[in-house]
Amino acid sequence: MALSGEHMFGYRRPVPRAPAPTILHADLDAFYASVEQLLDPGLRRRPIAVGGGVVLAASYEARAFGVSAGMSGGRARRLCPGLTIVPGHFEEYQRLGDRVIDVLRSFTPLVERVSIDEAFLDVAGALHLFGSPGDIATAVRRRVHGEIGLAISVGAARTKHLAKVASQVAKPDGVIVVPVGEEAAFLEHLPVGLMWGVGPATRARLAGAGIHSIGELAAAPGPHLERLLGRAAGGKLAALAGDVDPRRIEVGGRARSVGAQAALGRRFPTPELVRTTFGYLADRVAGRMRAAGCGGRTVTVRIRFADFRSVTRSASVRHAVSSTLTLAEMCCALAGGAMADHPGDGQITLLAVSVANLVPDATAQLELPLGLDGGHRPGSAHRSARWSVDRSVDAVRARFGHGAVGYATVALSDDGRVPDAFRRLAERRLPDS
DNA sequence: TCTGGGGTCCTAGGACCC
DNA sequence: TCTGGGGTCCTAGGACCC
Repeated sequence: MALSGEHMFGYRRPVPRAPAPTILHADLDAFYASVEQLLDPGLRRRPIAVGGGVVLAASYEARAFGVSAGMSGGRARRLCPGLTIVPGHFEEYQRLGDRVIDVLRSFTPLVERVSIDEAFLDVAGALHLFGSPGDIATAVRRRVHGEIGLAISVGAARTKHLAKVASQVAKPDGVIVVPVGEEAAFLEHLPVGLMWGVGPATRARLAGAGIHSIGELAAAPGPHLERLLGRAAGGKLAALAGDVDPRRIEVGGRARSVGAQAALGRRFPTPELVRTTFGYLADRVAGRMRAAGCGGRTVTVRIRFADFRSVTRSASVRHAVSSTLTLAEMCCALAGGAMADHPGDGQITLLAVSVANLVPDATAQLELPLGLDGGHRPGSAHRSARWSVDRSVDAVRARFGHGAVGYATVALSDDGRVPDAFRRLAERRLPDS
């Protein structure tokens, strides 16, 4: 190791480094649609959507017609008669998204992946190698474009929140650096909806108070804001304004809950429908937990009714659950109670289950039975029978693929359903055991 | 024109404990 | 008997994110 003069004198001179906007937010543009245009040159510069019954993503050309994610395919076609709808190459999205993240990691190990197509980076330690944050942002964009063929927008600022706002403003295919000290000027005339955490409901509330821009929001008195946005709002504003952001880059984050849901169209919740649907959902969720060697202590079901209201019911148990059958039974019991509390026209449109309080523990597979139905507690023979069934199913799947065995999904209408590959894209990694 | 799927976090009230 | 405060966990709902 070479000794510098500083080390020889036994102290390290403090480095008076000016604060730099070293947090980057990199966000691929119209990711799914761009991948399709990359794979099939015939789709380039044309309005396309990925999906089927429902639009999962739209190219910028399609967005110009008002097509957006979440919209039904029929409506999208009416808005944009020339629209091409493609089913989607979900495995390619995962593969290309991973390659982009690899490019980011070549600049710094401090990469926090937020989703399939976006990530935060802290490049404070990379400046001496690659230049200024702006240089790095530009290099990222050039490499992702050159090596993978996708457009990516990058924002650089002093905090995660502000970097994210910057990348959104930079879209499509751009870069924005917000110099330290110029945060307020950058934000002043931007709409409040660009703030992280300000969605339709909050935006409407703020508009009612005459607040439309972030500048107007910043100028509003604190107590007034707290009434409008809740107590957490102050911290958000401070982070946005470029003050110290408590949220650091988190590498390798793990999910705190696991869930699955199924849209049903409008259906009457017959015991058969409820049982088969929760069988399918519990199978997905419990299978993921067992694969990760964890279980969960809190089970929540959600039911959405035809009028779009929804109710949730949850229950916590002492011993974590990871058996498909046990989870399915809990779901049915909770859902039964929820529906009894909510008489309406009776039709439902969605069932969902989520498991939280995850316990990374292989013995979670030996969870105790629940007894939601009044203390019925089968003995250990039942328990081990369930464990054996799960083990067998997991083993068959490991050898022959997920579709080889398991719950039929006949209850779910085929046309509205999205492919399992799409579901997998959105899944966060569970805690390792 | 009613809307796919997987997540996170906040709030508020209540139970319970010390 | 009534008074007080703090902490933790649970539940339900809501808003928001990609």
